[in-house]
Amino acid sequence: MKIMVIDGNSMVNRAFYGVRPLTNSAGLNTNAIYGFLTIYLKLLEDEKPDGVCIAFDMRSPTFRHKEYDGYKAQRKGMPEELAEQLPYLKRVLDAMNITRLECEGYEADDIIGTISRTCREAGSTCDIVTGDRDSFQLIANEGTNVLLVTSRMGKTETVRYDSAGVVEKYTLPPEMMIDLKALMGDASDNIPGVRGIGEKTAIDLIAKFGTIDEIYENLESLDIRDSVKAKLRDGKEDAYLSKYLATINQEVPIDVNLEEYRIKEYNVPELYTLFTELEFSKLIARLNLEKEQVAEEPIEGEIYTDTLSTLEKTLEGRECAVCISENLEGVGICVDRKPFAVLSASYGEDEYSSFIKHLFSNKVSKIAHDVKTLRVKLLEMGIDAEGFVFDVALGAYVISPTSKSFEIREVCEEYAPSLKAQPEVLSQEEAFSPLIGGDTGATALYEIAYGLSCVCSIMRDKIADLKMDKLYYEIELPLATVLADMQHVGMAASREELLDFGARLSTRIKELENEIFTLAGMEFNIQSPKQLGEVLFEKMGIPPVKKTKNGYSTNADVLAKLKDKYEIIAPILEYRQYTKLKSTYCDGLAKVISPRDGRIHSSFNQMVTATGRISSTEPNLQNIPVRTELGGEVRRMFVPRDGWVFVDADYSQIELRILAHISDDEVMKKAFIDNADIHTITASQVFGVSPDDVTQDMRRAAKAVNFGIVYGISEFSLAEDIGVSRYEAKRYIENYLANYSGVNAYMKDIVERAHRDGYVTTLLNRRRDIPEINAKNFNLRSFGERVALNAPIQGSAADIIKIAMIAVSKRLRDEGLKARLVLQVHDELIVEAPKDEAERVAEILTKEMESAYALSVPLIAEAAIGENWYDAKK
DNA sequence: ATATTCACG
DNA sequence: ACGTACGTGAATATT
Repeated sequence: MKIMVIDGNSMVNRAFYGVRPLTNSAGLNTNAIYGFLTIYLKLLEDEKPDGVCIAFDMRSPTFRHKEYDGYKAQRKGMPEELAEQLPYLKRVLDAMNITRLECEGYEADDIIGTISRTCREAGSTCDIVTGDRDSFQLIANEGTNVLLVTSRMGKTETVRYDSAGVVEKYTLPPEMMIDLKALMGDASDNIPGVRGIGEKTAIDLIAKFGTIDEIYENLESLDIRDSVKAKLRDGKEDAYLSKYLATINQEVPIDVNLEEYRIKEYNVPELYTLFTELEFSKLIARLNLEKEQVAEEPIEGEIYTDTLSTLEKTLEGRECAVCISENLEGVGICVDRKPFAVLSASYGEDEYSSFIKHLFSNKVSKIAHDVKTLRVKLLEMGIDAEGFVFDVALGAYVISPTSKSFEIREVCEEYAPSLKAQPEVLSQEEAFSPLIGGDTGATALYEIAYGLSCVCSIMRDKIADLKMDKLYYEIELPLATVLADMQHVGMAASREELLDFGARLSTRIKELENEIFTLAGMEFNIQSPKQLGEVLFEKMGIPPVKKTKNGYSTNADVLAKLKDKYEIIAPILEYRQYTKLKSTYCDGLAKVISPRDGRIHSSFNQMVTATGRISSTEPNLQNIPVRTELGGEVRRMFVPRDGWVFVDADYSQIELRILAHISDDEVMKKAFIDNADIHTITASQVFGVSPDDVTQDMRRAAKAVNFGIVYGISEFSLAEDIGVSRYEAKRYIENYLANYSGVNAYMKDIVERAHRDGYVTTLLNRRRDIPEINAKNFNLRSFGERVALNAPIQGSAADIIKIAMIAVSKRLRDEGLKARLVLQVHDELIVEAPKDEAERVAEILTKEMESAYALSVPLIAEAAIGENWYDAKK
C-alpha cells in the first residue's frame, strides 16, 4: 500500500505565497485553498497513492516549546489573509473525505514521522509531501521518500528525494541530518546549533565522525582545528539541545490505521456547496461535482380522476409525500416518484372527505412540510391527522438550525436544486401558495408533493450522515404532534380580570406620569428613550452612565445606578414596569383570547432557536411575569376549566446538572449527588469557606458565577452583574475554575473543538454551526466562543425536556386521562387536569421528566398543583 | 426596517 | 488592547 502523507501547514504556506491573491465576492481570501487543492490534485494524478492523510500543527505550544523558550520564537503569526482560509480548507478536506490529523503538543512533522514509521513497520511505502526540508531525516531506504514542493513565480515544482538524493545534496545520508542540525542549527526554527559553526564545517564534522556523541566523547583527541574544537567545547549544551529540538518524534500518541487513509469518494453535495461559496467554478467542473444534480425529466403529474376508494387501497401501507391547499380543496400526492393531485371538485363531498380522513390516518405514511402547522389546521377541521414519517421543514431545521427560512421553496432550492432548473411551474410564485380553481393550483400541489419526496430522500441520508436519526425520528418528529396538540388545546385566561388589572394599572400610570412631569419641569413622552434621555441627561444635567448607538442609555440598569441620587428616577422605573405590564400583558393577552373558545392558542415554534429550544409567539406564553410580585398577578389570571387544575413541574438546576455531567467534574457531580444546594457549594469553593459558613451575599455572588459560567463568562460582566470590582470578579472566576477543574477542562476543550470543527453538539447530537468562531474580528470570535460554551448546555436541556414532553403526552393518552399538556417554558411543563387526575398527573410529570435522560447526576423535577398558574408554582 | 427596552428561562 | 454573558418575543418609538 502506498501512503501519501502531507504536511498541511507547510503546503498551505507554499500555496499562499505561491498563488496570486484571490478572493470570492464576499471578500474572503481563497488563494491558499485554491493553490493547495491544485497541488493536491496534481500529486494525486502523478503519484497515484492508495491512501492519503494530512497533518496539521496546532496552535498550542509543543513539547519543544516547553523545553526551549526560544523555539520558533522569531516566527510571526500567520497573516490574517491566510489564517481565515484555514477553517475553510479543513471543511473542504472533510468534504473530500481526506483524513486530517492534529495532536496537541506535537507538530505536523511529528505526526508525519509517526506515520512514516508505521508505514515502514507495515511494509507500506510512504511519500511525505512538504515544502521544507525538516523531514529529510525521515527518509529511509525501506520506501520513505520526501516529495519536496517548491514554488516560485506561480509555478510549483515537486522533486522526489530518496536516500541517494539526500547524499547527493548534503553528502550525508538522511539519518545524519539530525546530528548535522545539532551543529549547524536551523535559523528558520531558531534552533541555535553550535555558535560559530556553519553548514560547511558541520557537514565535514558529521561526515567524518557520524554523530555528535562520537565527537564529544573524544573531543580533545580529535584531529581538527583548535578553533573548531573550542567552539564545539563551548557549544556542547547547545548542540545537545539542538539535537533534541531537531529530532522528529515518531511516537506521537495518535491512532494510526493506514486502512482508514484509503482514498474515499468525495461528499459531492457538501463539496459542491463549499466550492460554490468559495467560487471555485473551475474545480467544480474539473471534479464533475455538478453531475446528477440536474433532473433529467420534468415533473409530469396529473389530476386524479379514478374513484377514490381505489386510491385508498393503493396508498395503504405506502409512503407518500402530501401537500394540501389553503382550505383543503385539493391535495397533492407523490407516490413512487409519481405526482398527482386529488381535487375536491372532482368528487362528491362524502367521497372526498372520507378519502381525506383515510389519507391522514396512520394507514398511510406521509412525508409533509411543517407537520405541526398541518396538524393544527386539520384539528381545527375536526381531523386528527397522524402517520407522519417525515417533516421536510423540521429536517432542514435539524440539519441547520441557524437557517433563516424553512419554507418549501427555500428547502427545495437547497436540498434539490435540480427542481429549480427543470419544471417551470415550481419556480413560479403561485406554485407555492396554491389557489385552487384552475390547473395552475393543481399542478402546483403535485409539483410540491414531488419536490417534498425528492427533498425527503436527500435529507434522510444527510440526517443519517450527521448521526441525527435519534434526534430527528425519536424527538423532533413526534414532538411536532405534541406541540400541535398543545397549541390546539390552548390555555384559558380571564379576559375580565386582565382588563380590570389593566385599568388599575392605568390609574397608577397617570399618577406617575404627573409626578415625572412635575419633577422634570416639562411634559414629554416618557416612553421615548430619546426624549427621556434628553430630559435626564441634558435638561436636568444628570451625568450619563452609558451610551447607546444613537444616544443615552436609559435602561433599568442605568436608572438603578441613579435611583438614590435623583428623585425623578424611581417614578420612571415604576412607570416603566406598569406600562410594560399593561401593554404587553393585560392588553396584549386580552387581544389574543380566541372568540371561538375563550382560550389562548399560542404558537409553539419548533424551528426558530439556534439551540433547540422551542419558542412561543402570538402570544409569547414563555415570558409571562413571575419575578416581581405585581407581575406575578398576571399568572393568577391564567385559569383552568371548571373543575380542573394546573399541574406545574419544573426541573431543578437542569443546566448546571448537565454541565456537571458533560464536564464530568467530580466536585460538581458530588454536590448534585449529595443533593446539596449548588450555589452554596459553589460559594464555599469560590470563597474557600465551609458550606456552613456561606453567607447570603456569598451565595448570591456564587449563583451569578454559576450562571456566568453557563453563558461564557467574562470578569467584566460578572463584576457588573453582582456589583463588585473587576479584580474581585476575576478572583471569583479563578477560584471557581481552580476548584471545578473538570469544568475548566471542559470549557477549554469545547472551545478548541468548536475552532477545529466549526460546530458544537448536544447530548442528543443536535448540532449548532458556529461560523463566527474563526472570525478575525475579536468581538465576533469571542461571541463564537461563548456560543460554543453555552449551546451544548442549553441545547441538551432542550433535548431532555423534549423527550419528557413526548413521554408525558404518551402516558396521558395511554392511561386514558383527560389531562393535557398546555405549556412548556424551557425547564417547566404545565398540564391542565381534572381535579381527580391531578395527583396522578403530578406523579407522571415528575417521573417522566426525571427519567427522560440518564445523567451521571440525578435529574430532579418538582411538581405542584394549583387553581391558577400562579398557585401551581411552589 | 431598526433600535431600545424589558418580560421570561 | 479589543468589549463584554446564552437563548427568546412584544411593544413602542423612530428612521
